[in-house]
Amino acid sequence: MANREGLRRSGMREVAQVAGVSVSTVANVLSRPSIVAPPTRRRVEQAMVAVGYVPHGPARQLRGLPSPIVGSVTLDLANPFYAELNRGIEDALSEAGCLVLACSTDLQSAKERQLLALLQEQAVRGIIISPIDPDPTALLQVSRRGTPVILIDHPRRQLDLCAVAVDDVVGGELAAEHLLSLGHRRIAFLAGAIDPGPVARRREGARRVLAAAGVDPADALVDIRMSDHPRSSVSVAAQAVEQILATRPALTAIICLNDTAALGVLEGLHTAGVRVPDDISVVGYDDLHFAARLSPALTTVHQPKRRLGRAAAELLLDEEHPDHTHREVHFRPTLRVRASTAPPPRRR
Amino acid sequence: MANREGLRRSGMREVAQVAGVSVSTVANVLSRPSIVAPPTRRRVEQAMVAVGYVPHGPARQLRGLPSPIVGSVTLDLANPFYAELNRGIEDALSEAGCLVLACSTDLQSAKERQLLALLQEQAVRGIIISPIDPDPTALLQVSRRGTPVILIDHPRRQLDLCAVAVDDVVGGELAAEHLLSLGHRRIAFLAGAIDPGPVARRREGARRVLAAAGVDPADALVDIRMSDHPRSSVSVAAQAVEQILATRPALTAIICLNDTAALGVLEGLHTAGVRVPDDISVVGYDDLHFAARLSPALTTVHQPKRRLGRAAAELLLDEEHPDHTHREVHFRPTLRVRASTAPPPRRR
DNA sequence: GTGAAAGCGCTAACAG
DNA sequence: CTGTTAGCGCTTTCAC
Repeated sequence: MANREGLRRSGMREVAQVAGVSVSTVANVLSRPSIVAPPTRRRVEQAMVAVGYVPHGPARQLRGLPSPIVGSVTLDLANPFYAELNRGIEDALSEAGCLVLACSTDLQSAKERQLLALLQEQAVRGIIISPIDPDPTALLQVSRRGTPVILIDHPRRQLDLCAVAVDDVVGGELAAEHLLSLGHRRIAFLAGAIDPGPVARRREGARRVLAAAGVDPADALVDIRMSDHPRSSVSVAAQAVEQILATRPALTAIICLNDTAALGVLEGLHTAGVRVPDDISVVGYDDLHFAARLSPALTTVHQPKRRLGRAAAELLLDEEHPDHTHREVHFRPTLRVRASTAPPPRRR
Repeated sequence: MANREGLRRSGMREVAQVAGVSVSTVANVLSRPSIVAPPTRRRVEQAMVAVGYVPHGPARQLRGLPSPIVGSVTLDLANPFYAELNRGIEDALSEAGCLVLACSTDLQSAKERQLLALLQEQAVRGIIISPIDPDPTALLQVSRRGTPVILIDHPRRQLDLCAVAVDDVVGGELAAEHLLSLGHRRIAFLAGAIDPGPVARRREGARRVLAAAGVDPADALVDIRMSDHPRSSVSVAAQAVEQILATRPALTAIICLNDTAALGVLEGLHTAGVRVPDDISVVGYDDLHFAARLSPALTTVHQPKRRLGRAAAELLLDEEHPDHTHREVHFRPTLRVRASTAPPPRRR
């Protein structure tokens, strides 16, 4: 009946009292059970369940132990790409008993800064970030102050940070090469109003391929920007299509910034009565689970989303290690050719 | 040049020293700026930026201030339904300066228990959970020990907890009613191997509707279970279809546990050469962004995912309030009739 | 208005 | 093996 557990939290003191030992013995049972005499240990363990003891994480942290919490800062955690990424992070972290604090910036540098500050205050174990702000000084500062930072899909340059990335330039090249080899010479590159690094690099990749093939990119690659309303990017894309069709009738292919946008594009083309791929080819990016099941099945550039997250988390956990050196892990995107791309129509 | 900021973390002590005041004055500047003389305050504020002061959250918590971190425990954070839910939670929390710690249980009660323990240790502000374990005692205990718990899609019964839910029985009814009114009398209910509460309730709803219409559910509603491999539920569903077609040729409609499974079902039917909705009708659940863009566009039951998360977070934040009383917020799912359902074929 | 002091729950020497 | 002690960084009375 000594079981008073259930009402409020009790600490090591109560445990010690019930077990008739000192707090440090309780502490020993927790962190170095082997040095405690088995009978004592048992007594303490019983006392712990009797009072319903739950260790207090923040107090431990105050004593200098690392927090099990890792911050993940992405553009939008509801975006399937980042949801998968976060899952990869979680998978790797959970093996180490760590947890993911998932945050969205909605493409706003201000929010990003705010989140970095908050995470720093929480003294998280580290931060995995897909930055929107091209200026890395804030990140470097966070890192210098003792919170490890892992970059996702951001040029590392000479930065003194770890990074993981899928090569976006290659991704853009793959998409453009494919269309080029099919015979397309008037290609739209559909992006958002705000252009995060990865999208810009894909465009650059596409441009390079065209130039290398002797096609003038300024002429062959038409840049189209959607108004950014992240909540419903697919309907925005559908609208964008109307505009494309109206102003650029000569276009024979569209490269979309991601599969979600491609979804909207397919819909827009469908309602406009334009056939895919017969009249216009469409290429997505990310290879989300639904891409292969659309009709037509979407040709897209695959990214290893979970593995990316996993790699980031592993790098972060490795920062603990005394002889850790910052490094970069690279992945290559791969083209998944499906049914949404074909040679351009004969008559333009 | 006194600016030593950048190397390691510095605390209130350094700030106090640089500003030539005591720690308590620094503390006052932070928590009650008004009682500090303006010149002093300015001096302190300058000192804070000079040393690059970052408050230490855990230490504050130790002094009894609430943590800004809220745990969200779902079946899988990469599942678009839960990703949207988490985003709703994040939206509401961010307005209060709080953050979401997102966790996945993968339908395993053991993981759930483990996560609850971890979150409790972190002394989070509260926990929002979509429980897989039907036994609520662990949750009640967490709550009694001082960590507020908000239930998602879990029967509250007389439990002394807040809850938010979309009425799953109604959802099942809507789906079944729709098919029934189209003339279907042999309907498959496709679920996973593990049957979380929400799915069980949808099946129950479907059953009720059939019974109420004078159709024997034991006969008209065929229960089909997929092997649970959460990572690729869509391909599993595609496989399940083969089996359905082989063993139950008389079926004219399939209700899927969610849209992702429906994706696989559509694919499976397509490869099997079965036309949707001409030969078989398909109904999904959740109304994910891609549902309306499939072909045929998916008839499905819509759930207000973000609002659900928002409501949960708001209830949680309200638990702070001294005169808070536990309550339940309900949402009604709605049927979205699209192109994947039609009357059954004449000849069976 | 400002500072001194106590202590949140825990860990880590160090003594016994 | 076990207990004593001294803080970790911060908030909060309570004197000055």
